[in-house]
Amino acid sequence: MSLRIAIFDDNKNIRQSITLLISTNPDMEVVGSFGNVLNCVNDCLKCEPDIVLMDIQMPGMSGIEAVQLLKQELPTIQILMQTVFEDDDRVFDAICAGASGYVLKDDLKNKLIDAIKELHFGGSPMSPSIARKVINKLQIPEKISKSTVNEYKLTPREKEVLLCIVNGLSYKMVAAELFISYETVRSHIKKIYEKLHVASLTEAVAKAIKQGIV
Amino acid sequence: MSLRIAIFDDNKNIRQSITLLISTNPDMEVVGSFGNVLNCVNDCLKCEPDIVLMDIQMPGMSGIEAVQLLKQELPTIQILMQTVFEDDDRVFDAICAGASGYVLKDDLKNKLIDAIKELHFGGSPMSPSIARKVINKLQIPEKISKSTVNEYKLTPREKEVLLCIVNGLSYKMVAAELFISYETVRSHIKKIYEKLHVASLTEAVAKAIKQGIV
DNA sequence: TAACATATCCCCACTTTTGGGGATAAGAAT
DNA sequence: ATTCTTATCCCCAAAAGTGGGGATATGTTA
Repeated sequence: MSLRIAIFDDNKNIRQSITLLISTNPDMEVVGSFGNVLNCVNDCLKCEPDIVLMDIQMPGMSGIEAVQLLKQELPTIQILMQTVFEDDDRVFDAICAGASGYVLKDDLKNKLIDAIKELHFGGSPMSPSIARKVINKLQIPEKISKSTVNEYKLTPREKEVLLCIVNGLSYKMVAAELFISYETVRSHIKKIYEKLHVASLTEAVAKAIKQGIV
Repeated sequence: MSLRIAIFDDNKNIRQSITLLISTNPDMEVVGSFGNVLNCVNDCLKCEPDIVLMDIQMPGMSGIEAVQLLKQELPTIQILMQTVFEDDDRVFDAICAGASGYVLKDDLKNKLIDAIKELHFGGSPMSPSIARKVINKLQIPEKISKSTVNEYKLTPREKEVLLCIVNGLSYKMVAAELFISYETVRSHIKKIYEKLHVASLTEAVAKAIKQGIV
């Protein structure tokens, strides 16, 4: 059975050349070709593609929004983005929205067929430079959480108490959970407030989660 | 000036064959070759590599921990991981720890030189299947935050109130901030509790942050 | 040994939050 | 025209949290 492919691109010439390119491959067929994404969900419901080629820049609704919609309604569809520039944020947004891979338009002739095959095989084709950007984004939250964890110097017990609080337990419940008295919980909380420079449970919870302390 | 490369791999044969492979390229030179990572930071301080090839599985300390240490002490070093298997979690951990790229040991002969070049050029070489796994990990938090934001159907006003609470304001302060009465704040909070299925400020704050509502 | 950190517990008075009602007005949806 | 949603406000009594004091015991460090 051949791979069913749908194309979304506002440039008719590009759609045609992609269609031509794909038609040279016996294992693939173009089942739809659309110049806008306004009805992308319905379009895909009709032509039932396995893989969607989506231009990142589309008139009306952006390709990124379209990805989000498509993935929501038809989560099994694999989406391959195409773009002219390697634009950090747009690429990242597209991937977050549910795109599985990436090709530059310059490379279409050389890499499109391979990219489609890789996508179908469970991979995510993307240029190394895009991969680096994705990785960079991924590493930011890790850096925050790992570097600041010990800045506050909470003791193990204080972390336990804080974790309980973050999980929604009241002082009483924390006391029961940790087999200590209500007053001991209070003592720990007081220390936590000092160390975190906060003055209420809500602030402590917010800081604990945002800074990755728990 | 040629690229300075250090190798960390517990298998001597592999180190030798990598050295041989690299020596065929005039733009690269192996400046260090080590069978363990116990002194990796000192080793790298001495031989000053631009790029480190690190086996993900090392005796004593794992390659992942080594990556973390190296990146902490020598953040400019680019690290290329090598592994036998495409192990989701380990790969992901290595990348979070600071690795910039990835090659399978099977592919060394074909891809190592290219991978090193790409790494140095600012890219992140990795197989499409690894890229997919990285993307998958990346999409998890996004999916939670983007898909559940509207699930709770908080009104704009309720979101404002919740945001204030998350920022550590008390009911009184929220009232002052939003120019409404204390009782109105309470009404909103009650509604928020219902919609979020929580019963305390701390739970609301935790849920709001974790689910990306604010 | 003395100073320090951790973990445990206690009291009082005060503030804040919570649960349970209820009410009004403006605007959107049926 | 009526229902629904949103946003606003009110009261009371109970529960929970906060601030500012203490105290004791067990270790570790200097």
